[in-house]
Parts: sequence; C-alpha cells; structure tokens
Amino acid sequence: MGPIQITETHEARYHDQHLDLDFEHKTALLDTKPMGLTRKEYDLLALLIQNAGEVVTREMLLLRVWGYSNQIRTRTLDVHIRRLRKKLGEHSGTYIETIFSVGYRFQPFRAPRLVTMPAQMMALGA
Amino acid sequence: MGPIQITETHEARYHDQHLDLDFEHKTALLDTKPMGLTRKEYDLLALLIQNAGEVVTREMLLLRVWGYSNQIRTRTLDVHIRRLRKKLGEHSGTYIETIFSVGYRFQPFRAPRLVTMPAQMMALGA
DNA sequence: TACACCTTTTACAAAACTTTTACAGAACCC
DNA sequence: GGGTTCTGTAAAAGTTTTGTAAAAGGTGTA
Repeated sequence: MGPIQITETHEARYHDQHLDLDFEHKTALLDTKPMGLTRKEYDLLALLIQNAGEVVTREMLLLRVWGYSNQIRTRTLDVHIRRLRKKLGEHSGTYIETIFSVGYRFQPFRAPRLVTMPAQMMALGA
Repeated sequence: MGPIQITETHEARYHDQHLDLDFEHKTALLDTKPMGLTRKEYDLLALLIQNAGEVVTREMLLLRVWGYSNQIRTRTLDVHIRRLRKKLGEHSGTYIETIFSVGYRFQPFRAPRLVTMPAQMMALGA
C-alpha cells in the first residue's frame, strides 16, 4: 500500500440543518438561537465536530480539552457530554454517539442516518 | 495546514465484496453498514482476517485476544465466534470455518474453498 | 465578602459487554 | 454403532463502563 495523502483543512465554521459553529468566534447556534455553551462545553463540542464522523477517544478528549494526561480517573467528561446533549435538545441523539469503552463520535446531521445500533440488539438480529 | 505523508508498512485495511475492515480505525463494515462489533469481537475478527486463509489455533486466539496463556479452560472464544457469525449474517458460513480440535480459519470472500478433508490432516498441512 | 456561574467529584443507577454454565449436537476414532 | 471429545448455543451470572443527580469546589466580579 502506497503513501497516503491527507490534506487537513481547518474549516472556520461548521454548518448543517440545525447547528452552526463558528470556530473563529467560538459561537454555537442551534436552530439560529445561541446555545449558551460554557467554555468547556464549547471546546468539547468543537473538538468532536472537527472530527465529525470519527470516534474521538476519551483519552484524546481529556487530553485536548482538559490537558489531562493519561491515567487520570475522572467523570467530568461524562458530565460535560451530558450537559452538551441537554443543550442539543431533541437533536442530541442524532449528533452525539457513545462508543462503548472508547469515546464519542459526532455525526453531522443528515436524515436519514445510518443506523448505529447497540451491539446487543444487533446480536439479537433486531 | 499542509498535506501529510504517511507511509504504510502493513496493510491498513481488508476489503472484499461484502466486508471492509479498517485496522487503523478499528471499524468494520458489512455491505457498507457498520457491524457494531464490540471490542473483543473486533479483535477476534481482525486477528482471523490478518491470517486469512490460514488456520489460527484456539490457543493463539485465546493468547492474542484474551491474553490467556495455555491451559485455561473457557468457552468464551466459542461464544464470541458465535456472535461474530451472527453479525456476519448470511455470509458467516462463507467466512469463518471451524477446524475441529484446532481452531478457526477466515476465508476471504470468493476464495475457492478447498475440498473437505479430515480437519486434522488439513491442519497439519497435508 | 457575597454572589453568580462554571467545573469537578461523589455516589449510585442503568446499560453494555464478557464470561461461565449447562447441555445438545456434531465430529472423530475405534 | 458406541464411546469420547469438541463445538454450538441459550441463558445466567459477573464485570466494566456510562448516565445521572446532587453536592462540593473554584473563579471571577461587583
């Protein structure tokens, strides 16, 4: 397999049907209304969005948002995720996905979405 | 930010008519849909695929996926194989082969299947 | 200092995942 | 065929991880 070219483009904004982030001004709008995110909440959401579609590990989130190096045991990430989801309201389930024992993933809004079912349901052939 | 050059030394992906594994991102797609594998399920499938066409012994699987050294009696490998087969759906028979008293073998899709031979002879490379 | 607001921890509940158990069925060997 | 060993399977039991509410701890500011 040959060399891979990755071109990193740092978009200045994220935009979809409901959500707008301006990374330069650090503002977040949900259905045109300011989300009222705190600093940490914004940082967390921004990092997830900048990796939209990919899993971001807990380790990475704790490192990049909190500056925590490995092996620190804390639930603060979970609490912030919860508050983010709350502020995302009815869309939270559409946007922020939990990857068990790994981290979280932001999925851009685009209905209909590919299913990501809990593994056990899949195992049961649901 | 400019382009980044990454030179791959090992295969980073497996791909055939139905199945796609990205070993770097640890994702598995079956007919373009996420398989929803758990960590152990993924590790198991990845190890089999990385030895596609060859028998991987129970001993090796238990060592590499579970860290179990020899002489541990457990059925967890069998249970995980079963769950993998379930998630592989209709293709499971095509992909995962049981080698009696030896282990399992992953066969890439469309690989011509060798004639059924007493399993142990095959395992010995007969 | 007192207040308002944000962050982190604590403690427990709930969910997801893994392993064991128990037995049925298949493969193997005479 | 009959005995033995191994694998397939469902379900129970066990473990780990995440979700949540509430309390405690910080930080900035009037």
